[in-house]
Amino acid sequence: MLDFLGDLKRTHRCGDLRATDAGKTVTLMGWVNRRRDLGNLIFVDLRDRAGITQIVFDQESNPGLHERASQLRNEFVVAVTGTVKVRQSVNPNIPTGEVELVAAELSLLNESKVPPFLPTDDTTANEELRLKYRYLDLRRPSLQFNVQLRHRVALAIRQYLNSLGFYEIETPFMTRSTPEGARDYLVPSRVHPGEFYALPQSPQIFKQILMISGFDRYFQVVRCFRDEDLRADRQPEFTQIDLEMAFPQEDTVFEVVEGFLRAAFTEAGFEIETNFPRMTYDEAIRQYGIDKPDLRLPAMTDVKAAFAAETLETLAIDASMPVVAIRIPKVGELSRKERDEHKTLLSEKQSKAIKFFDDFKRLEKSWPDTVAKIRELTKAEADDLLVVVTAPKSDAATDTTSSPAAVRAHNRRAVAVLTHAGALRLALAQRYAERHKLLDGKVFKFLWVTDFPMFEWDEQDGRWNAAHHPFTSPHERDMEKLANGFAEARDPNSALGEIRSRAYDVVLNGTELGSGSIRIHRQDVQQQIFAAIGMDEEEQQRRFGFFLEALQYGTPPHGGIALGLDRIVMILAGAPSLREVIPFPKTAAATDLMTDAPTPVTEAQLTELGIAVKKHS
RNA sequence: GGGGACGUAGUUCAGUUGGUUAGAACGCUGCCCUGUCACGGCAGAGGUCGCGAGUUCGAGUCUCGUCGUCCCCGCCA
Repeated sequence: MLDFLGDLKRTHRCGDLRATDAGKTVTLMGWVNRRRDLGNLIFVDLRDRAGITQIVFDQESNPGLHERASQLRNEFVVAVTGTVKVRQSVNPNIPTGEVELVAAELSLLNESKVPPFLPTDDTTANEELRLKYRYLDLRRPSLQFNVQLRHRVALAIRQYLNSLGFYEIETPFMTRSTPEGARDYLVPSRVHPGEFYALPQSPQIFKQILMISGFDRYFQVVRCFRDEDLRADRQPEFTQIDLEMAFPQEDTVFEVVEGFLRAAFTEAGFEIETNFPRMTYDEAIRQYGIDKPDLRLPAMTDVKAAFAAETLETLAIDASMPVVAIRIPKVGELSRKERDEHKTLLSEKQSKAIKFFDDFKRLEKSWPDTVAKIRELTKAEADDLLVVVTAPKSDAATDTTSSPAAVRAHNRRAVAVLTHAGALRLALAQRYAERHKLLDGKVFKFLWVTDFPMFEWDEQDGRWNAAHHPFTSPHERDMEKLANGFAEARDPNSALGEIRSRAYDVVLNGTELGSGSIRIHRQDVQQQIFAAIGMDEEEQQRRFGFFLEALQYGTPPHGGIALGLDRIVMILAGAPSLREVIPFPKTAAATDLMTDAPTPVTEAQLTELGIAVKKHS
């Protein structure tokens, strides 16, 4: 029989009581975490979000109560009133371990079916089951902690931004589709059959319009939606800390972001140094072969100087391409088999484009001077793994004319060698992580990557695309390269590829936390950018006419950034997947195993929306 | 869109070259137990081997298809 709550009130939470509370009469409410029935003595661990307190029921002192306690099972909800007592045997594993509650009254507020798994952190239940019974999974202390941490981090960021004069302003979820990059989630309109709203991939245009509207400093903790395939660190809906400011320099944005990141990390108990190092995109590619370098690992080293010309020739290395050394510390001796497996770390495309040398003992026999020089340049210790990455000599490579197009094609190949080397560097670092231990522990290496390319060549569509987004301001010094924009929109060797933008990423340990830019505030520049990505006047007006018009009414220079809150919390919590920091996440197939969304809808709903569904054959 | 791993009791897993009655641990139920804290002891219940075809005298095991979960590539301005 269940009891009513009546006017019973909770006086403490299950994590509150200490030895100093001994003698008090208290009432706790929570879930039965575990019951240990010793016969005439029953212990119940009562759990709520704050912790666990041991309750004792003694047959001798209260037979009726003891009888009721023997009916308790896992996850039953109870209220217990009793006296706090210092325990005779302390449990050092829990904060309340010095005391227990000697029960005087017990109310059974609700029963529970036998749960499919117990909500403890050592549960072995697989994720599919945990997602189906998400409400049980969320009772686990680690998820309770992650959700709480997320709250605290978001609050710290809000407080920090508020203190700098930022307003939190909401923007619409049902907005206009501006397909560019990711696919939109669409919402059909009943009032306008056949027309659709789109859920925002980010509030980009609205936040720029808020700057035009004179709000000066805006932020929002906001949900964004992208209909793309998922990964462990990618969900279809995710939360950004989105901000925008009027009249900023890059420095102004960096200062704000570093400030709130410090506030967020402090909230999670980590002190971080601000004034993050900065690096241009070109430097990042040259030294790390990637636009989001993991600074916990050594950079790559240019070791071309270590090779005599005839050595490059003998080894069939393309001397016009980069020759870089990857150093992975403390790997020690490797067997032939282990070295052979390094090849499998590369994709087919990568294997074709590069040639690498990882057997230094063998190299040393034939070219001792070269190897000595490489060791010197890379400052390698004896037990460090060194891998030299080069481009193989090919017929195409020897044919170098000096036309701008040929130079650009050559440069693109050189960048490819560096990025493949960068990928190999990360794969090797992962593989030997247990030996060098550089990826362990709570080490936070932040940096800003700046001066990204304005455009990148889209192989698939055969045209230039905005690398960040088309509202990013190019560098003033590169403006003239935009002159022939529209004419060159489909030329991979156009000067468009050389234009650098005022875009920046904040990177932590090889993960992109956020991305932003100083925006275009002039209508004429905005139109040039649209043209360069192949949009003619008509298309510009059709898709962005409202925005091009807004830009003409006194738009201040402005810029901002958006950071992934989920990823930040994931890192702070040390979680392996975003699903551990999002209360109700979706599966890799973008379904919700608890509600079973998405589902078909009724014919009536579809009819009202003017939608006919095509069945897949 | 492509590749890989997995799917057996409520849960996590084992299950030999295809062969009689599919096992273990935890959980669950009952009994015993006054200082446990992963309590302990004894007994017991519990199975559409994801689903569907096929091969075979015989399929948890082999083949094909399908569904689901996870990871990766493509994709994610």
